[in-house]
Amino acid sequence: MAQPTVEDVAREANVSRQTVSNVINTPSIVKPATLDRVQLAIARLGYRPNLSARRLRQQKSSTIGVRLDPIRNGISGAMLDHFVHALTEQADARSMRVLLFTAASPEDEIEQIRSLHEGADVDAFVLTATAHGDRRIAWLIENDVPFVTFGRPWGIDDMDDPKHLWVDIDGRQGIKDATVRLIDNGAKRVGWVGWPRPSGTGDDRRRGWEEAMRERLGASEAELAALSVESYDGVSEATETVADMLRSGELPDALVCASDSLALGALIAASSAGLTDLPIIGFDNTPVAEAVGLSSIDQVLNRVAVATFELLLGREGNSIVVRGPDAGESHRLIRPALVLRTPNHLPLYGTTTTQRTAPAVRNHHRKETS
Amino acid sequence: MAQPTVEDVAREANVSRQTVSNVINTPSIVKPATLDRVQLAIARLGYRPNLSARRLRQQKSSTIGVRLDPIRNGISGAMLDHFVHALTEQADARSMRVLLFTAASPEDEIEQIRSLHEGADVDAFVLTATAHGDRRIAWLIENDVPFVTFGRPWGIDDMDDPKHLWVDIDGRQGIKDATVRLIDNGAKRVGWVGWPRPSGTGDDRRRGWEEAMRERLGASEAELAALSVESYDGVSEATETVADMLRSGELPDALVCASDSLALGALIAASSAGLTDLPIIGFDNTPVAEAVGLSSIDQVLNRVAVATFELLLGREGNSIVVRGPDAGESHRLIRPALVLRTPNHLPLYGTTTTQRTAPAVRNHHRKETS
DNA sequence: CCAAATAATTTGATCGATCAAATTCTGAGT
DNA sequence: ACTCAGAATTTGATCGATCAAATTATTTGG
Repeated sequence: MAQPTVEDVAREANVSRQTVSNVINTPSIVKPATLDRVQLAIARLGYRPNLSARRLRQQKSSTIGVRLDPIRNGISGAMLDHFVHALTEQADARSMRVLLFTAASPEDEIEQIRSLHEGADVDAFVLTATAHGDRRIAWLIENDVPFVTFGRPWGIDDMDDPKHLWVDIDGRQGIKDATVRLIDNGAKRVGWVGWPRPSGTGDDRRRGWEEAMRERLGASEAELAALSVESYDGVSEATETVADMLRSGELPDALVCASDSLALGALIAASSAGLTDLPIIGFDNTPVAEAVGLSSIDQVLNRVAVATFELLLGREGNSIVVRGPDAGESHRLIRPALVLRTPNHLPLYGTTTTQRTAPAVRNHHRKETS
Repeated sequence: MAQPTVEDVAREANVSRQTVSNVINTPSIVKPATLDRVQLAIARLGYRPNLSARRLRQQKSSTIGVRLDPIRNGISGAMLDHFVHALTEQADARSMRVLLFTAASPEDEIEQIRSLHEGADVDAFVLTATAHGDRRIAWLIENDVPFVTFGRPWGIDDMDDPKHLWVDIDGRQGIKDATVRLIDNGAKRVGWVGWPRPSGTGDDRRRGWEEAMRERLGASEAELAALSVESYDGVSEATETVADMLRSGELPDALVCASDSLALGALIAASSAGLTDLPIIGFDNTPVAEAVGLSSIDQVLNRVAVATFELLLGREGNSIVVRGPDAGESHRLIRPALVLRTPNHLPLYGTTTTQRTAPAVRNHHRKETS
């Protein structure tokens, strides 16, 4: 069962094969009667372009390469799944697609990138988990390969580099918004649970908390120091750190956390200390946050994906090309959204008022019999 | 900067272009001296095959299509991320690759499948979240498109259909293993927390619990009924259901749960009831299970991915083709692995003995400054 | 009506790799 | 030295779509 080609359609519609191509790609230059005739033949034959042929002829693959990070990254790991999904949707809307690859090391990743690029299989890459001095980025820039990173480089010399396109979540603004909300709701001692410094992202988010506390409560440096703790990004680590904080007597009346892992740890520690009504806000809006009723800051990954494509495609918006130094916008900060959940979703606090929700209709490996 | 072609290599090595192709694809038919000369030219020029050209000529894409499910599926959602990663690794090992697509509905999914198949962009599909009477599968079989499902169809008429290839986790065996382990560790009243019946997967897993209880403890039907509860797959739902169970006086001395969501809910209920040492085992080995120290049954998704490719490639193992009715193995059950975690990882229980673990080195959007 | 300009369509060629048949080379046997 | 068979290499062609130039058809203005 071979697929029909442009030649088959041309024969059926009694036109040239190039007219078939014109009907599909530049229909405005085709006479209406001819257009109708060809479209009818396309429908009758069920014709679809062979995409490998198109890619070969057009010298572009319309494909974005994304590495699927193998590291099970605690409860935040699902975020990449969500981001990849958003990218895939946005690619589809632009007649493009996402190709996944894996790599065992940074060197392997560069090799995979080279292979995909030189095999004409990928036009551009979207990178995550970036770092200052990242070798991948140096290679991509040196070899004129289009790319966007999700995340800022945080170095003095590379944040404004127009060759390094990046999209990031404005964590400072998101945490500031959350802190302001808690203060507007009556909190007077909002605590901060963050990662050990220095951390580009972590410190940026902490700045949001500091700004809100200073602007809204006139908090002093000493007060800020007393209300903040640092923990590695694990639930048990955060539980221990926040438990220490709560035992120390410097009781916060709300907590803002740099991640949902920290927030879950804080929730467990607060519950164990009997502080069952302590408002806690995390960051990432992971499935766990949703499952246990944690308020959290959502990364609005769909908007990140849109911005990623807008940067990649540049002003003209129709094709991926290497960006010149003055080719327009290179960086985009996205303001995240605060998702509030009500305390009566928190059975940890001993409440018994839960509504029965709809059954989970799907699990990727579960089936329902009809 | 155009990439070198076979013609360039041929000119450099003073051979024909077909000899260049032979060196790459069937090196055993090339004379050693010629082989060396061509390989040297390939290396000097940095030549790589153009994969669109290869696909067009070979009439195969070497690509597997996978739909990325958009539904945030509670704490189990990260499993698809992990499965896609395993598939991508196995594809890479076979010089194949995984192409993602999204779809807004089952009808849209069939249309995307059709488009990818007819555009010669995907040779075969891997489907998840399957159901008896699934329209996707009917379409794929009718149109002779190769596919494998991760999950059994569970219908009387389709479980053994050789045209419907499937790989699944042996949930019955996994739960049986977990229950046996708890019994061997001294439990006499192992409780079951499962999903409402009927559910193909859920009932299969429950059977494992029943068998272990009967064979090892001689449990009666009445005892089994008294020790089992059903809950929708959500943390708060499970918490409520297990709390009721624990209040009813039929105290289990251990719990086996159909999923990690149910297990987390059970953990919260047990903690609230002061049963801080109640052994609980979940299913899926999600990041949450790991984060809070839950024992869980791991789906060994890498082995699922291997099996998926073995079924797709069939006995010859070199190319994807539609399977004939007697073309060999069509189904594969994979025995999952029990992952035990020690109770001292559970700060929920008020223990204070936690080791400080290594810092979380990566989050997909976090950067480290050097 | 004719000529020029524009619109519409067609023809020639290309993209880069591999299939398949033809040709050349090499070694062994007589 | 010659012949034959098998190995090695080359040549002709193909895959299916689109680029780009050439040709044809149509419209407009004098």
